[in-house]
Order: sequence, then structure tokens, then C-alpha cells
Amino acid sequence: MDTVERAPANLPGPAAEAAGTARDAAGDAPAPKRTRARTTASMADVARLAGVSSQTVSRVSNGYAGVNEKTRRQVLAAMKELGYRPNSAARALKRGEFRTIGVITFTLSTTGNVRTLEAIATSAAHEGYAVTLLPVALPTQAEVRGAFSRLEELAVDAVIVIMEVHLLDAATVQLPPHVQVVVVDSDAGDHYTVVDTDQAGGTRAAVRHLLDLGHRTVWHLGGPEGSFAAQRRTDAWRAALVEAGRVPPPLVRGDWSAESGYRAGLELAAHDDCTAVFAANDQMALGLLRALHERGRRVPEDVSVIGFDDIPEASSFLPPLTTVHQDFAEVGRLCVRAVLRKMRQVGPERGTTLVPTRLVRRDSTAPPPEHP
Amino acid sequence: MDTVERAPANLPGPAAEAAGTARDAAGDAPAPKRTRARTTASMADVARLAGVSSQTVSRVSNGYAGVNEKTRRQVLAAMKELGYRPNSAARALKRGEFRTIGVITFTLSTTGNVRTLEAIATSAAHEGYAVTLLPVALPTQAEVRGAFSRLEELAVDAVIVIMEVHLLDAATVQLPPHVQVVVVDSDAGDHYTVVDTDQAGGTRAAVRHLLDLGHRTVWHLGGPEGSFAAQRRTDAWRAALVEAGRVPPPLVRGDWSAESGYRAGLELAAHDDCTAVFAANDQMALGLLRALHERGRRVPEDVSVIGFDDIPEASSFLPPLTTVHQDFAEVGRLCVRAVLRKMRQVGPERGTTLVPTRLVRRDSTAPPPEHP
DNA sequence: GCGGCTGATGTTTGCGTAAACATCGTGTAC
DNA sequence: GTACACGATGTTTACGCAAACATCAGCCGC
Repeated sequence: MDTVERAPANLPGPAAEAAGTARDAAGDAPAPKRTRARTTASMADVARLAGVSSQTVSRVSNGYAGVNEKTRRQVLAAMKELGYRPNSAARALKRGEFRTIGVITFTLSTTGNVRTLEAIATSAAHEGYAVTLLPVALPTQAEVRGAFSRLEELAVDAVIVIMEVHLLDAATVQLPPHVQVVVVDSDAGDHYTVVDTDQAGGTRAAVRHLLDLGHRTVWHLGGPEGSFAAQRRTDAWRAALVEAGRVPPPLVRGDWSAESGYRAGLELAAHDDCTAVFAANDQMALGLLRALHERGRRVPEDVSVIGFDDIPEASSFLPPLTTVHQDFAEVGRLCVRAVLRKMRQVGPERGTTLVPTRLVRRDSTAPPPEHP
Repeated sequence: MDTVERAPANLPGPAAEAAGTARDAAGDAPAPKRTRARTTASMADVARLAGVSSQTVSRVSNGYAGVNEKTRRQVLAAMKELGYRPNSAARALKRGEFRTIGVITFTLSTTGNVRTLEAIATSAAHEGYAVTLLPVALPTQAEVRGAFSRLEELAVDAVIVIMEVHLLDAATVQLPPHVQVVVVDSDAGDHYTVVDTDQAGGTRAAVRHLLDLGHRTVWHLGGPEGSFAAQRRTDAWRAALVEAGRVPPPLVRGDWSAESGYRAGLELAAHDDCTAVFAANDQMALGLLRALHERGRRVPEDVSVIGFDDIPEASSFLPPLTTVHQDFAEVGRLCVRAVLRKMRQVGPERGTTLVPTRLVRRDSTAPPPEHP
């Protein structure tokens, strides 16, 4: 821990030998007013100590070739002694890039957003980029606009937006020029670059699974209106039923939360002919399971339930939940790749990339009861 | 978008007339070699267009007093026309601060970390600070060291670490000087500034609640060894029992995941004398509930279960989970406050701040069965 | 032996901003 | 009416870095 305590800038005389003695003059003489204690050593300091030009320090710092091995070693030693760290502000100013990606998202309350964010951060780090978080408290236009106006001053080279793009457009966002944007949870593939889970494919798999088990039709516990993902799942659910010649029951809506799933579940439990429910996410499925349990409808004997997301807890539900697995890590990875490509001006400017899903069969689905 | 294309730097003499008409000239004449299309307007560009000095633009930009209202308006108009955005790299370089806080954390798989991070981001935004994420894939020393070495070059003024500080120490971290650190999930209050949930208080409340219900003792499903929070809960659990004159049963460990709670639950279900279990988090409690259910032990009639965290889903478990509510938002808020105070050199350098918990009674706890 | 090349290094310059200092009217006190 | 304060603005400078260019040995080929 001692390394943290050290204050390399004020070392008494160690730097004097070996090279330049000019430092002492600088250290003391000037007006002692507020000394300002230079916080970090600069390239110039290192250069002085190593007896080279600052440009050579720069070359070493950036790992350029063309520096004599002996010189390089001297410089490295000087850097170490002074505790030199390149100043990223100066670097960014000079290079014109921050090596940082901004991520705008709503509250991190949904598993999907968190997982995606995590993957983005990891992938970005891998590429030498940092990730700056721009939280938006509420999905209102004012909030979104606020986030973007913060962004305007922010040190980012690109932005990944994890939310329905309509809010973005509606907020009359004015992005800093040359800042690339990639969007998740949106259908704006013709205006933006979009990366998303294959909502439709996953939904189709879920519905088909239930129909294959023998259910006459499938009810749907949908997500909130604002969400594109929710909309997409609802549309796909309806389409899959129609395609199979079934009649879609009325839609029941929740807001992604388990609590809303519970409330919707109480409603669904009242329908005796409801033998299969496709919940738009696992949390709502959880609430649904509780409601069904309370109303004495057994899962999966009386009612089959299928979720979406495959959160880690899904396998521990009662009963373990059959669900559609989303590969959030892949989504995050692709976001970073897409945004970097856009920055480097390779790859398509717009269009949607879909990440496939996978149906995970557990114990919450079964054939319908003999005669309901 | 046209504002982007414009190359304000090369304007010949437009500044002369209030709102120049000389723009056309700039587009053609200059050497067409890679034009480099200046990406953004600088203060100088705005100054030229507004017919003032760049310093005045700076004053307007920073909202300083002492600028004539008319002048200010001119400047603002010019800014708007050029789509001017202050360059944060230059600003950071000049001011010597980035207005950014780095957050180091393990994978965002635990609710607590995510909630805390979210609160940190929100509070920081409130204070005009951005948050940069430094994900650490695995809690190994090498990984932690890697994160910190990335950090060394990173544009942050302070760091909040959400993890057991031992890993940090062990990684022989060398922090940039003058970068303040605040830590969550740690007992290093004497070396660092620590903000944490009152683990002991929450645990005591949980244990007492169960004892008050009439249980002879309370079993404990603990978290992983590396975690300070887990350790603290385990210690407090044992202490609370001893204090009440009870004999602590053997400790059962999980790794925070529901799956591990399930495995541990199978084990616990085998003990007929186990009538009350305190799980170190809600996810493990979920798995525990499933295991008990599978083994035919009813909750709460046969076994009482209590969790820790109060994740949103807890109220939808079967049965709804009694648990200890953690105020992650407050933890995050206090982290930001502490770190900003340290930067401004007010407030104590080290020491621990505890955030109180609250017991949330739901349906998973009840008096023990008559004669077990 | 000379021109030119290569590798290693130094020098100059400018990125965009804002602190510090300088200037310049205008009014106000005496 | 001179002195002086004050408000409004302009000028200079430095933040730390790295691209572009300059220098300067040593070495090669002919």
C-alpha cells in the first residue's frame, strides 16, 4: 500500500544526479503562494531526468520503434522514479480522440440492460476503450435530452444507446458531429445501426414449443408499451399463432416487473381455458407463477409458462422455468464492434444485426390437461 | 448537418461584418489535400463569427458574470450557428480535472453492485461528474491489477471500488497520485474511506426476528469466502446467536447464486431440526426455497427462510420472501459524496460509513412447527 | 570521396481552453 | 478637472502531449 502514499513529485534530490540539475531551481525559488504541489510528473520532467528530449519520452511512452535500447531503458527508469503517468487529457486533445464510448441507458433495473452493458464494458476494455455511463432516470423526453446535453460536453468518441430510439428522436437530440451511434432495442435499422436480440425468432420458438406440446393457443403476458422489444415480442407472438391457424387470446400487459406479472397472473388465472402463457420476460413469469400458485393452478400440469431472457435465477423458480435464452454478451460485443467499425469507417453505416436466441426447456411447460 | 461540413477555421475575413457573408470563399480555395474536415468548431471560430475575442467566448461558455448582455447574446448565437461544443479534453487539460469518477467492480451479476453502480452514476451526474466503468472479469489479482493499470492512464479524478479491498492490496496497486479512493464491501475503514451497508445490524435483525418467532436456533446459508459482506454477515449471525445463548449450527456456504442456494438447500433439508435459515442474499434464498419445496418441507410452516438484499423479485417468490432491505441507492449516493469530499479535502480521510438496513416481513417466516 | 540513405534524436508547433494580466472607455468622487 | 474605480473586453501564456519537420551522425554504393 505504501506505493499509494508516495508523492513522487516532491522527491528531494534523487533526480539531480544522472541528468539536469535545473530542477532545484524550479522547485523552491518561485513564490510559495499556495505551492500548488504539482500533482504529476510530465513528459518534460521525465525528459529532464533521463537527459533526453521530451519527444523521445513520448516515443518510449507510445512504444514506437526507433529508440535505442539503452535510451529507452533510461527513460523507463526515469518514468518509474517520477511515477510518470501520461496525461490522458493532453493525449486526447492532441490525438483528437478519447478512446471512450458512452453508453446511454435507462435505470439498470432490467437484467438485459445490465448484461449488455457489462459485455460492452468488457469488449470495449479489450479494444482499449473505456466506457462512460450516462444514466437516464426516467424514460421521458426531457430526461433523454438531458442525458444527451451532458453527453455533448462529454469526452466520448461514440455512443451506444440501449433504449427505444423513438425517445431519442423525439428529444430532438443534437449529437456532437462525428460521434457514431449504435442502438439496442429498436427497429430503426434504416436510420441507425442497430444490434438486437432476435426477438421474433425467440418468440416463435416459444410459441411453437407450446403448440407442439398440444396447447390449443397461447396467451401472452406482454411488456410495457414504450419498449420496442416488448412490441416485437407481442407482434411475433400474434403472428406465430395466426400462422399456425390459432386464435390469439386478448393481450395482457405488464411492465417487466415481477409484481406486474403477479397482477396479470391473477387475471389470467381466472380464465379456465388458459393453459399456456408466454411471458415477455422472466421476472413477469416469476410473478405469474406466484399468482397461479395462489389460485391453485398447478404449473405445468394445469398451465404451462414460458419466459424470455433466461436470467440466472430462472432455473431456481418453482418450477424451474422454461424460457428463451438471450445472448446479451454477444449483443454487447457486437455493439462495440459495430461502433468501432463505424468510427473507422468500415462496415455498413446502418442496418440491423440480430443475435439468435435459444429455447431452454425446463419444468414449467408440459402438455395441456386432458380436458380443461 | 450542414454545420458539420463547414470549415470555420479558414474563413478569410468574415468576422469583419458582424455576421459575415464571406463564408462561400472558404469552401474552395484551400489545398484539397485530405482536407481533414475540421470536426468541430472551436472557441476561436465562435469568437471570429461573433466578432469578439475567444476569451469572451470562454466567459460566456462558463457562465461568468461580467459579460454585456448584448455581447453574450451574440456569442450564444454564434455558438448555435456553428454547433459549438466545448472540447472536454482541452478543458480537462487546462483545468487539471476530468470531472469523471472511475468505478471498479466485478461482473455486474449481483444486484447489489448494479444498484450501487446505478446510484453512483446518478449521484455523480447530479454533481456534474461522469462515471467510467472499469469491469474486472474475474476476482483475481492479475485481473485487478490489469484494471488498475488501465486506470492509470484513464481520465478519472477519483475511484470507487466495489469489491473486497484485500484483492486490491494484494495486487500491489499503484494509483496515480492525488486520486482518491472510496471502497464498498470492505473492512478497511482504517486505511480507506469505506461506505457500506450495516451488515451486522441487518443480520442481527434477521436472526432476532427468527428467534422471536420461537425458533431454537437459526441456520445460515453464507456467501463466498472472498466477500467481506459475506464474512460480515456470517460473523454477525454467529454473534447474534451466541449473544442470545443459542448454539450456532454448522455454516453452509454458497456463492451468491440461486443455484448454489439450491444445492445448499438440499443439504439443509436433510436436517430435521433445521426450522429457520438465514440466507446471505435473496438469490440463494430463492434456490433454497426450491430445494425445500422439492424435499417436501413447507415454507414457512416447517422451515422459515429469511434473505438479504430485498431484490425487487423477492416479493414474488413462493412464498414472498421476508428479507433484509439494503438501501443501495443510499450507499451509492454516499460513495459519491465521500469521494467528492475527499477531493475537496473536506471531511475525514478514512473511516467507515454505515447505511442502515430494514427488515421486510413477508410470508417466508413463521413460528416453528409444534414438535419438530 | 561524395551523394544519399538510415536510424536516432532534438526542435518547433499547435491541439482548445481558461487563468492571469493588460487595456480602454465611462462614470464618480473630491 | 484630475484621480480613480469599475465594468467590459482583449492579449498572452501555459496546460501536456505528439505530429511534422529538422538535425546529425554513421554507413553504403559506386
